[in-house]
Amino acid sequence: MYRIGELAKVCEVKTDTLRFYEKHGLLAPSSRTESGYRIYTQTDADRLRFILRAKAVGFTLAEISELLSIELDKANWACADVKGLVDDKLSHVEQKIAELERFRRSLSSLSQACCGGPESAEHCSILEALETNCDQIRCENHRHDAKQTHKQ
Amino acid sequence: MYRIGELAKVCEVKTDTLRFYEKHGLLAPSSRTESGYRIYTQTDADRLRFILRAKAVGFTLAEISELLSIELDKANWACADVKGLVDDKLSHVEQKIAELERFRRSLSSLSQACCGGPESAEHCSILEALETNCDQIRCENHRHDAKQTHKQ
DNA sequence: CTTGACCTTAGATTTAACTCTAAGGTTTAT
DNA sequence: ATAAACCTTAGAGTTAAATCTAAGGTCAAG
Ligand SMILES: [Zn+2]
Ligand SMILES: [Zn+2]
Ligand SMILES: [Zn+2]
Ligand SMILES: [Zn+2]
Repeated sequence: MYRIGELAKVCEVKTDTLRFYEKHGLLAPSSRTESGYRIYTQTDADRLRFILRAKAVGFTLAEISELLSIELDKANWACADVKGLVDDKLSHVEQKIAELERFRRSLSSLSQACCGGPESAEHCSILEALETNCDQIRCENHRHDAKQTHKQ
Repeated sequence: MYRIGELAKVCEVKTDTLRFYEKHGLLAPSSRTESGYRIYTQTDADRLRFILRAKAVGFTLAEISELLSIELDKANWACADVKGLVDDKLSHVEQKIAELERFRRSLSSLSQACCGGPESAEHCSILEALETNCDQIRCENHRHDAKQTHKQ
Protein backbone atom coordinates (compact mmCIF):
# COMPACT_ATOMS: atom_id res chain seq x y z
CA MET A 1 0.00 0.00 0.00
CA TYR A 2 1.42 3.29 -1.10
CA ARG A 3 0.31 6.86 -0.90
CA ILE A 4 0.87 8.85 -4.05
CA GLY A 5 4.20 10.29 -2.93
CA GLU A 6 5.51 6.86 -1.94
CA LEU A 7 4.58 5.21 -5.22
CA ALA A 8 6.02 8.15 -7.09
CA LYS A 9 9.28 7.78 -5.24
CA VAL A 10 9.71 4.03 -5.72
CA CYS A 11 8.88 4.30 -9.41
CA GLU A 12 10.78 7.53 -9.97
CA VAL A 13 7.93 9.56 -11.39
CA LYS A 14 6.27 12.72 -10.12
CA THR A 15 3.01 12.75 -8.22
CA ASP A 16 1.73 15.00 -10.99
CA THR A 17 2.39 12.23 -13.45
CA LEU A 18 0.37 9.73 -11.41
CA ARG A 19 -2.57 12.15 -11.20
CA PHE A 20 -2.20 12.72 -14.93
CA TYR A 21 -2.31 8.99 -15.64
CA GLU A 22 -5.39 8.69 -13.47
CA LYS A 23 -7.17 11.53 -15.25
CA HIS A 24 -6.39 9.83 -18.55
CA GLY A 25 -7.59 6.39 -17.50
CA LEU A 26 -4.26 4.62 -17.34
CA LEU A 27 -3.90 4.02 -13.64
CA ALA A 28 -6.36 4.61 -10.83
CA PRO A 29 -5.58 3.91 -7.16
CA SER A 30 -7.51 0.95 -5.79
CA SER A 31 -8.92 3.05 -2.96
CA ARG A 32 -8.86 6.29 -1.03
CA THR A 33 -8.50 7.14 2.63
CA GLU A 34 -11.42 8.80 4.43
CA SER A 35 -9.78 12.11 3.82
CA GLY A 36 -9.43 11.42 0.11
CA TYR A 37 -5.77 10.46 -0.19
CA ARG A 38 -5.05 7.96 -2.95
CA ILE A 39 -4.05 4.44 -1.87
CA TYR A 40 -2.21 2.29 -4.39
CA THR A 41 -1.86 -1.50 -3.99
CA GLN A 42 0.96 -3.68 -5.24
CA THR A 43 -1.21 -4.52 -8.23
CA ASP A 44 -1.46 -0.83 -8.99
CA ALA A 45 2.30 -0.54 -8.69
CA ASP A 46 2.73 -3.45 -11.11
CA ARG A 47 0.42 -1.74 -13.54
CA LEU A 48 2.47 1.43 -13.28
CA ARG A 49 5.62 -0.53 -14.02
CA PHE A 50 3.91 -2.04 -17.06
CA ILE A 51 3.12 1.48 -18.24
CA LEU A 52 6.66 2.66 -17.67
CA ARG A 53 8.16 -0.31 -19.50
CA ALA A 54 5.86 0.30 -22.44
CA LYS A 55 6.91 3.94 -22.45
CA ALA A 56 10.53 2.85 -22.40
CA VAL A 57 10.11 0.99 -25.67
CA GLY A 58 8.47 3.99 -27.29
CA PHE A 59 4.72 3.53 -26.94
CA THR A 60 2.58 6.61 -26.48
CA LEU A 61 0.08 6.76 -23.65
CA ALA A 62 -2.77 6.18 -26.10
CA GLU A 63 -1.07 3.01 -27.31
CA ILE A 64 -0.37 1.96 -23.76
CA SER A 65 -4.09 2.27 -23.02
CA GLU A 66 -4.71 -0.30 -25.73
CA LEU A 67 -2.03 -2.59 -24.38
CA LEU A 68 -3.51 -2.31 -20.90
CA SER A 69 -6.98 -3.23 -22.04
CA ILE A 70 -5.54 -6.31 -23.70
CA GLU A 71 -3.47 -7.10 -20.62
CA LEU A 72 -6.60 -7.04 -18.45
CA ASP A 73 -8.53 -9.38 -20.72
CA LYS A 74 -5.89 -11.51 -22.34
CA ALA A 75 -8.19 -14.45 -22.99
CA ASN A 76 -10.23 -12.43 -25.44
CA TRP A 77 -7.31 -11.22 -27.50
CA ALA A 78 -4.90 -13.03 -29.75
CA CYS A 79 -1.14 -12.88 -30.07
CA ALA A 80 -1.82 -11.35 -33.47
CA ASP A 81 -3.45 -8.35 -31.83
CA VAL A 82 -0.53 -7.74 -29.53
CA LYS A 83 2.06 -8.28 -32.21
CA GLY A 84 0.06 -5.98 -34.47
CA LEU A 85 0.45 -3.12 -32.02
CA VAL A 86 4.16 -3.77 -31.71
CA ASP A 87 4.67 -4.02 -35.46
CA ASP A 88 2.69 -0.86 -36.15
CA LYS A 89 4.81 0.97 -33.64
CA LEU A 90 7.96 -0.54 -35.08
CA SER A 91 7.21 0.67 -38.57
CA HIS A 92 6.32 4.10 -37.26
CA VAL A 93 9.63 4.27 -35.40
CA GLU A 94 11.48 3.11 -38.50
CA GLN A 95 9.85 5.85 -40.54
CA LYS A 96 10.86 8.45 -38.00
CA ILE A 97 14.41 7.12 -37.97
CA ALA A 98 14.52 7.35 -41.76
CA GLU A 99 13.48 11.00 -41.63
CA LEU A 100 16.08 11.81 -39.01
CA GLU A 101 18.69 9.94 -41.02
CA ARG A 102 17.94 12.22 -43.95
CA PHE A 103 18.41 15.19 -41.65
CA ARG A 104 21.62 13.71 -40.34
CA ARG A 105 23.08 13.19 -43.78
CA SER A 106 22.16 16.68 -44.94
CA LEU A 107 23.53 18.30 -41.82
CA SER A 108 26.67 16.27 -42.03
CA SER A 109 27.24 17.39 -45.62
CA LEU A 110 26.66 20.98 -44.64
CA SER A 111 29.05 20.68 -41.75
CA GLN A 112 31.77 19.14 -43.88
CA ALA A 113 31.47 21.86 -46.48
CA CYS A 114 32.28 24.62 -43.99
CA CYS A 115 35.71 25.42 -42.61
CA GLY A 116 34.28 26.48 -39.27
CA GLY A 117 36.97 29.11 -38.98
CA PRO A 118 36.91 32.67 -37.69
CA GLU A 119 36.56 34.12 -41.19
CA SER A 120 33.56 36.13 -42.24
CA ALA A 121 30.56 34.09 -43.22
CA GLU A 122 30.26 36.03 -46.46
CA HIS A 123 31.35 33.01 -48.44
CA CYS A 124 30.16 30.29 -46.11
CA SER A 125 29.25 27.14 -48.00
CA ILE A 126 26.46 26.37 -45.56
CA LEU A 127 24.69 29.63 -46.20
CA GLU A 128 25.25 29.28 -49.93
CA ALA A 129 23.70 25.84 -49.86
CA LEU A 130 20.65 27.14 -48.02
CA GLU A 131 20.36 30.04 -50.46
CA THR A 132 20.32 27.82 -53.49
CA ASN A 133 19.87 24.12 -53.06
CA CYS A 134 20.89 21.85 -50.25
CA ASP A 135 21.35 18.92 -52.59
CA GLN A 136 24.22 20.65 -54.33
CA ILE A 137 26.63 21.08 -51.49
CA ARG A 138 30.21 21.30 -52.60
CA CYS A 139 31.84 19.02 -50.14
CA GLU A 140 35.34 20.29 -50.58
CA ASN A 141 35.93 23.20 -48.28
CA HIS A 142 35.08 26.58 -49.71
CA ARG A 143 37.76 29.21 -50.22
CA HIS A 144 37.57 32.58 -48.58
CA ASP A 145 38.51 35.43 -50.90
CA ALA A 146 41.68 36.47 -49.10
CA LYS A 147 44.87 34.95 -50.43
CA GLN A 148 45.88 33.79 -47.01
CA THR A 149 44.77 30.27 -46.16
CA HIS A 150 42.51 29.54 -43.24
CA LYS A 151 44.07 29.70 -39.87
CA GLN A 152 44.22 26.31 -38.33
CA MET B 1 5.50 40.41 -56.92
CA TYR B 2 3.18 37.91 -55.36
CA ARG B 3 0.06 38.11 -53.31
CA ILE B 4 -0.07 35.70 -50.42
CA GLY B 5 -2.00 33.03 -52.29
CA GLU B 6 0.36 33.19 -55.24
CA LEU B 7 3.48 32.85 -53.16
CA ALA B 8 1.86 30.05 -51.19
CA LYS B 9 1.11 28.21 -54.41
CA VAL B 10 4.54 28.52 -55.98
CA CYS B 11 6.24 27.44 -52.77
CA GLU B 12 3.68 24.79 -51.86
CA VAL B 13 2.78 26.10 -48.43
CA LYS B 14 -0.51 27.38 -47.04
CA THR B 15 -1.37 31.04 -46.72
CA ASP B 16 -1.81 30.33 -43.01
CA THR B 17 1.79 29.27 -42.86
CA LEU B 18 2.97 32.52 -44.44
CA ARG B 19 0.94 34.56 -41.95
CA PHE B 20 2.33 32.40 -39.18
CA TYR B 21 5.90 33.03 -40.35
CA GLU B 22 5.18 36.74 -40.44
CA LYS B 23 3.74 36.75 -36.93
CA HIS B 24 6.86 34.96 -35.73
CA GLY B 25 9.30 37.27 -37.43
CA LEU B 26 10.61 34.92 -40.09
CA LEU B 27 9.21 36.47 -43.22
CA ALA B 28 7.36 39.74 -43.73
CA PRO B 29 6.07 40.94 -47.10
CA SER B 30 7.99 43.92 -48.45
CA SER B 31 4.80 45.95 -48.80
CA ARG B 32 1.05 46.02 -48.75
CA THR B 33 -1.56 47.21 -51.20
CA GLU B 34 -3.76 50.15 -50.22
CA SER B 35 -6.38 47.73 -49.10
CA GLY B 36 -3.92 45.85 -46.92
CA TYR B 37 -3.11 42.82 -49.05
CA ARG B 38 0.41 41.49 -48.58
CA ILE B 39 2.83 41.96 -51.48
CA TYR B 40 5.89 39.72 -51.59
CA THR B 41 8.90 40.49 -53.80
CA GLN B 42 11.30 38.01 -55.37
CA THR B 43 13.64 38.68 -52.46
CA ASP B 44 10.88 37.68 -50.09
CA ALA B 45 10.33 34.53 -52.10
CA ASP B 46 14.03 33.72 -51.92
CA ARG B 47 13.92 34.19 -48.18
CA LEU B 48 10.97 31.80 -47.97
CA ARG B 49 12.90 29.21 -49.96
CA PHE B 50 15.82 29.62 -47.57
CA ILE B 51 13.44 28.93 -44.69
CA LEU B 52 11.97 25.89 -46.41
CA ARG B 53 15.40 24.46 -47.21
CA ALA B 54 16.47 24.93 -43.62
CA LYS B 55 13.32 23.17 -42.48
CA ALA B 56 14.06 20.35 -44.89
CA VAL B 57 17.34 19.63 -43.15
CA GLY B 58 15.68 19.57 -39.75
CA PHE B 59 16.03 23.05 -38.29
CA THR B 60 13.24 24.39 -36.11
CA LEU B 61 11.77 27.81 -36.81
CA ALA B 62 13.66 29.25 -33.84
CA GLU B 63 16.92 27.95 -35.27
CA ILE B 64 15.99 29.25 -38.68
CA SER B 65 15.51 32.70 -37.15
CA GLU B 66 19.13 32.56 -36.04
CA LEU B 67 20.29 31.45 -39.45
CA LEU B 68 18.33 34.26 -41.07
CA SER B 69 19.84 36.91 -38.87
CA ILE B 70 23.28 35.62 -39.82
CA GLU B 71 22.30 35.48 -43.48
CA LEU B 72 21.26 39.15 -43.41
CA ASP B 73 24.51 40.28 -41.83
CA LYS B 74 27.06 37.78 -42.99
CA ALA B 75 30.01 40.11 -42.66
CA ASN B 76 29.61 40.25 -38.91
CA TRP B 77 29.50 36.53 -38.40
CA ALA B 78 32.10 33.84 -38.83
CA CYS B 79 32.00 30.46 -40.49
CA ALA B 80 32.45 29.11 -36.97
CA ASP B 81 29.09 30.56 -35.95
CA VAL B 82 27.27 28.98 -38.85
CA LYS B 83 28.99 25.65 -38.51
CA GLY B 84 28.25 25.77 -34.77
CA LEU B 85 24.52 25.91 -35.45
CA VAL B 86 24.77 23.03 -37.88
CA ASP B 87 26.88 20.93 -35.55
CA ASP B 88 24.60 21.56 -32.58
CA LYS B 89 21.65 20.47 -34.67
CA LEU B 90 23.56 17.47 -35.94
CA SER B 91 24.35 16.21 -32.48
CA HIS B 92 20.79 16.78 -31.41
CA VAL B 93 19.55 14.77 -34.37
CA GLU B 94 22.05 12.03 -33.62
CA GLN B 95 20.83 11.83 -30.04
CA LYS B 96 17.25 11.53 -31.21
CA ILE B 97 18.24 8.81 -33.67
CA ALA B 98 19.99 6.92 -30.89
CA GLU B 99 16.85 6.99 -28.77
CA LEU B 100 14.70 5.80 -31.63
CA GLU B 101 17.23 3.08 -32.38
CA ARG B 102 16.82 1.83 -28.83
CA PHE B 103 13.07 1.79 -29.36
CA ARG B 104 13.53 0.00 -32.64
CA ARG B 105 15.71 -2.70 -31.13
CA SER B 106 13.35 -3.27 -28.21
CA LEU B 107 10.29 -3.39 -30.42
CA SER B 108 12.02 -5.71 -32.81
CA SER B 109 12.89 -8.11 -29.97
CA LEU B 110 9.34 -7.99 -28.73
CA SER B 111 8.00 -8.65 -32.19
CA GLN B 112 10.29 -11.60 -32.76
CA ALA B 113 9.33 -13.16 -29.44
CA CYS B 114 5.64 -13.37 -30.37
CA CYS B 115 4.11 -15.88 -32.74
CA GLY B 116 1.54 -13.37 -33.95
CA GLY B 117 -0.99 -16.16 -34.33
CA PRO B 118 -4.69 -16.35 -33.58
CA GLU B 119 -4.10 -18.00 -30.19
CA SER B 120 -5.16 -16.36 -26.97
CA ALA B 121 -2.78 -13.72 -25.66
CA GLU B 122 -2.73 -15.43 -22.27
CA HIS B 123 0.83 -16.56 -22.80
CA CYS B 124 1.99 -13.83 -25.14
CA SER B 125 5.70 -13.18 -24.78
CA ILE B 126 5.22 -9.50 -25.46
CA LEU B 127 2.83 -9.02 -22.58
CA GLU B 128 5.04 -11.13 -20.34
CA ALA B 129 8.00 -8.96 -21.18
CA LEU B 130 6.07 -5.80 -20.35
CA GLU B 131 4.87 -7.35 -17.10
CA THR B 132 8.32 -8.19 -15.91
CA ASN B 133 11.29 -6.73 -17.70
CA CYS B 134 11.75 -5.79 -21.29
CA ASP B 135 15.45 -6.56 -21.18
CA GLN B 136 14.76 -10.22 -20.60
CA ILE B 137 12.84 -11.09 -23.68
CA ARG B 138 13.09 -14.73 -24.61
CA CYS B 139 13.71 -14.46 -28.28
CA GLU B 140 12.67 -17.96 -29.18
CA ASN B 141 8.97 -18.10 -29.77
CA HIS B 142 6.86 -18.79 -26.73
CA ARG B 143 4.77 -21.94 -26.48
CA HIS B 144 1.04 -21.82 -26.00
CA ASP B 145 -0.22 -24.38 -23.50
CA ALA B 146 -2.21 -26.49 -25.92
CA LYS B 147 -0.36 -29.48 -27.31
CA GLN B 148 -1.20 -28.50 -30.86
CA THR B 149 1.38 -26.35 -32.51
CA HIS B 150 0.63 -22.91 -33.84
CA LYS B 151 -1.26 -22.76 -37.05
CA GLN B 152 0.84 -21.36 -39.80
C1' DC C 1 -24.51 44.18 -59.61
C1' DT C 2 -23.68 40.14 -57.84
C1' DT C 3 -21.10 35.86 -57.42
C1' DG C 4 -17.05 33.72 -56.12
C1' DA C 5 -12.34 33.77 -55.27
C1' DC C 6 -9.35 35.96 -52.60
C1' DC C 7 -7.89 38.76 -48.81
C1' DT C 8 -7.97 40.82 -43.72
C1' DT C 9 -7.83 40.26 -38.41
C1' DA C 10 -7.72 38.20 -33.77
C1' DG C 11 -7.97 34.45 -31.40
C1' DA C 12 -9.05 29.36 -30.56
C1' DT C 13 -7.66 24.61 -31.42
C1' DT C 14 -4.63 20.78 -32.28
C1' DT C 15 -1.02 17.06 -30.36
C1' DA C 16 1.58 14.79 -26.31
C1' DA C 17 2.77 14.44 -21.96
C1' DC C 18 3.32 16.52 -18.59
C1' DT C 19 4.25 20.59 -15.23
C1' DC C 20 2.81 24.21 -12.54
C1' DT C 21 -0.28 27.22 -9.73
C1' DA C 22 -3.42 28.60 -6.21
C1' DA C 23 -5.98 27.83 -2.39
C1' DG C 24 -6.80 24.94 0.91
C1' DG C 25 -7.20 20.23 3.96
C1' DT C 26 -4.42 16.18 6.60
C1' DT C 27 -0.80 13.77 9.04
C1' DT C 28 3.06 13.29 11.75
C1' DA C 29 6.55 14.62 14.76
C1' DT C 30 8.12 17.43 18.42
C1' DA D 1 -0.34 22.78 19.28
C1' DT D 2 2.14 24.04 15.63
C1' DA D 3 5.30 23.44 11.80
C1' DA D 4 6.70 20.64 8.03
C1' DA D 5 5.62 17.57 4.82
C1' DC D 6 2.19 15.76 2.43
C1' DC D 7 -2.24 15.56 0.23
C1' DT D 8 -6.63 17.51 -2.45
C1' DT D 9 -8.92 20.02 -6.58
C1' DA D 10 -9.57 22.56 -10.93
C1' DG D 11 -7.55 24.67 -14.27
C1' DA D 12 -3.74 27.10 -16.73
C1' DG D 13 0.80 26.85 -18.98
C1' DT D 14 4.47 24.55 -21.79
C1' DT D 15 6.49 23.25 -26.62
C1' DA D 16 6.25 23.47 -31.98
C1' DA D 17 4.20 24.49 -35.92
C1' DA D 18 0.81 25.05 -37.73
C1' DT D 19 -4.41 24.86 -38.73
C1' DC D 20 -8.91 26.45 -38.17
C1' DT D 21 -12.78 29.75 -37.20
C1' DA D 22 -15.59 33.76 -37.46
C1' DA D 23 -16.76 37.92 -39.22
C1' DG D 24 -15.97 40.76 -42.58
C1' DG D 25 -13.49 43.63 -46.73
C1' DT D 26 -11.74 43.55 -51.97
C1' DC D 27 -11.65 42.58 -56.72
C1' DA D 28 -12.45 40.68 -61.45
C1' DA D 29 -15.72 38.52 -64.51
C1' DG D 30 -20.06 38.02 -66.60
ZN1 LIG E 1 34.98 29.24 -44.03
ZN1 LIG F 1 31.35 28.31 -43.53
ZN1 LIG G 1 1.61 -16.75 -29.55
ZN1 LIG H 1 2.29 -13.22 -28.48
